[in-house]
Amino acid sequence: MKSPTELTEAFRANGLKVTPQRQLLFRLMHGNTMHPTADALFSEASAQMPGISLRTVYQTLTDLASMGELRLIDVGAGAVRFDPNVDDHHHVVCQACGDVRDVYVAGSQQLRIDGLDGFAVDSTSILFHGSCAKCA
Amino acid sequence: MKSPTELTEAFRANGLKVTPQRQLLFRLMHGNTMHPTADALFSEASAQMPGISLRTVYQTLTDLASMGELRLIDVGAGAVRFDPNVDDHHHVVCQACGDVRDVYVAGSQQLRIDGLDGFAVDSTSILFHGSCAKCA
DNA sequence: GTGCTAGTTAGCAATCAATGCAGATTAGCA
DNA sequence: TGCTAATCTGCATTGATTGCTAACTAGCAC
Repeated sequence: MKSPTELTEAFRANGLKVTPQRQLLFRLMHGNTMHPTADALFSEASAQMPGISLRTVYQTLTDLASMGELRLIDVGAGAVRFDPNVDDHHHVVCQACGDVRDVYVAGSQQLRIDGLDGFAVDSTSILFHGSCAKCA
Repeated sequence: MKSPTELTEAFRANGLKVTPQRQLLFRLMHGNTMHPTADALFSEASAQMPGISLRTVYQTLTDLASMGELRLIDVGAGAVRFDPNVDDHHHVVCQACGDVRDVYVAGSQQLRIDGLDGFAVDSTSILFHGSCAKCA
């Protein structure tokens, strides 16, 4: 994800306005490696800007995602998580505490897929399940 | 997933009762390659047994899953899907029509994972996104 | 076959994530 | 300084899933 300053430019360039709510969310997401849910981010945002609406959090995250600045990740735990890391990477999830971490995977281009039967593959998501150092 | 007959044995062996509702669901899931949602299965079941409850469908699917007879798959499209194929396999999803197909992947043991940082990996889910032959 | 009892079912309420909607507010340009 | 389209908040709504409970029944004991 771009820096808050660059995002400000990018939003204006797209005809979108840059509000204090959005700026706060830009800051909260920039460099964030926690993979927060919308709700978690709403809590953090509320601490700094009481009265901000959960709706606004969803809206801004959706905007960022459709601009390609965020990736949505679904670890199958109810709520979607947001990842400002848009590099080509994948995730490990701790089955115990739900913690999610970014991992870089080499060799995924060499996977042999059998049974595709006419399917054209655009992208691949790899999710590793396990336990983190704390929960082991 | 075991055959309906074998499941009947297995359920009784676990102290679970074998009801007509469960037998119907055993039959509907056995060999099913559609990856149905609970709701889709409920529709099919209702056609053969009017009055069956969606709650019962969920309950039975959950029981089967916890006995290891079914796998839950989440393609990030709202509802969870159920897969009677419990072999070591993965999935392709058509972004257009939502169709899901089983694929067998060779080479997933050779993936090099960087950034694990103490995480112990138990299992891996690979989801391929693309378009099916019809939607291409 | 008859009864008993633990396990099941149906149906509805409740929860949780996410989106739709509308009136009040405001960023950003002229 | 004003204007207007974009945005915000708050609330209603949707969709998937689970919780709860009274009525029901599979399957064992007799």
